Amino acid sequence: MEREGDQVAESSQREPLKLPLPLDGTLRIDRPLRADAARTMRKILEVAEEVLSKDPAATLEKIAAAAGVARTTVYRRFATREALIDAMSEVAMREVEQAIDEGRPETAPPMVAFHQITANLIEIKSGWRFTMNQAHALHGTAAKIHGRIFDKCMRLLERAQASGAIRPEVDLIWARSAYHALIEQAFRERAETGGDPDALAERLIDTLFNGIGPGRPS
Amino acid sequence: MEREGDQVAESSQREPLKLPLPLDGTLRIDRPLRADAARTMRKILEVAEEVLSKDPAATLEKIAAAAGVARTTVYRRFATREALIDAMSEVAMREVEQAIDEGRPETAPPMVAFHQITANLIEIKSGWRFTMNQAHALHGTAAKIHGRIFDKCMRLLERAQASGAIRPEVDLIWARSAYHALIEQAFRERAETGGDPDALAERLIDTLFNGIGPGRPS
DNA sequence: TTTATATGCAACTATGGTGTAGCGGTTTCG
DNA sequence: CGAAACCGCTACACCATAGTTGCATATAAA
Repeated sequence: MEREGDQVAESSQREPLKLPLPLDGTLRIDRPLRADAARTMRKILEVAEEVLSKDPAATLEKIAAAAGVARTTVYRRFATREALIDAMSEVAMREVEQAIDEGRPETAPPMVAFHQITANLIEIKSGWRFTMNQAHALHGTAAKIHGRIFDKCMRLLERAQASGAIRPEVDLIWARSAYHALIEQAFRERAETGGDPDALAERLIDTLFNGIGPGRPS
Repeated sequence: MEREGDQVAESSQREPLKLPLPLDGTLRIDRPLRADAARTMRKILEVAEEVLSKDPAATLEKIAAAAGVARTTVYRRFATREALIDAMSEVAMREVEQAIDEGRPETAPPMVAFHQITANLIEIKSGWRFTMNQAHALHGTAAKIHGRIFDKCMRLLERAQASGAIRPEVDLIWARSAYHALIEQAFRERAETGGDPDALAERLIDTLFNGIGPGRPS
């Protein structure tokens, strides 16, 4: 089993998923995975995020190669391409939700939570770009988590508005969209040029809340 | 030649392209097109933007159907799928450049130009989303126009900063990215829910320049 | 009306990606 | 160590899409 494809760079400090997951889709796990198998499955999911976020139409061949694995091995765990994508989306959504929860959006001061969450989101692997852009096509658990994420985001925005951190007349739906768009952009930038998540988060929050203009007459 | 597929809604008030274009790619135009042929070609390009921005992997069959045209007719004008996409990108870039130029970015007061350009961009058909997202893969003329667009955008931002409309410490590259991300978002919203371009532009500019927060101590 | 150009349609080839199956060697784990 | 699980590899069937060709019909233009 020695093989040395064009693997994607190793990762990751956030230590995301502990397989076996309670994944319910059309996965091919009869019973507990052996250690090496679990490792391989993790790697595939991880790499799929990365590859698909760069090229949403990437073939399984490419994904497998990037994971340093034979194409048929992918099929050994995931019945179809769609099953892989579903599983991957679920993992990505889990990571995003965790990044949000760790920012204590319900209890911490809104702006503190915003900083923390933004930095967390920028830090996690860029994979969720693919998932998020397909938000409309999420199935099963991933869709549910996505719904929760949306709600949590809205509640945080409401808290911020109630505390005066967001002007009363601002449409929170739009605010959320704008936030999402800016995060996306920060991602792209980090993917290309690297950079410190905290610094990027700082700048993003500053832009979103204070704008790039000289300030309004209040 | 009567045919009634699932055409895309008719358009458009901006009256964009006047074929025959000085397109230089691998198009299949020997000599001047007949009136109906030019019409068909316009329609195909127009519809391709729309369809591909929703589904970047859409087949030529889908595009042709949306244009109310047989698949083979597409091949009659464009040698390959790629040739169609290139031509489409070129058209989209032309439209965007025109939308910018009409805002007089070099001469009008910066904020006036910003409003005008933003409204113009939101108003034009949503097709350029596909093209802009593939900016890295632009060939030939489209790439050149894209470069010009980038430059014009940066110059406008510099003028705005020089005039005090943008704080001196703001990184203009980031400002440009943020602007782009917000435009993208405004597009999506308009595509889904409709809405007045001017109002959307107003809100976008307000968010970008003043933020959603209560204002900073200046 | 006449001619050249366009279009729809059907039929075809070629290619590439998806998904399956089995064999032989390798790794985990009891 | 030994059984079971895992993985790489080869070979295959299948299907969707790209791209081509020829012909009959329809339309623009002179």
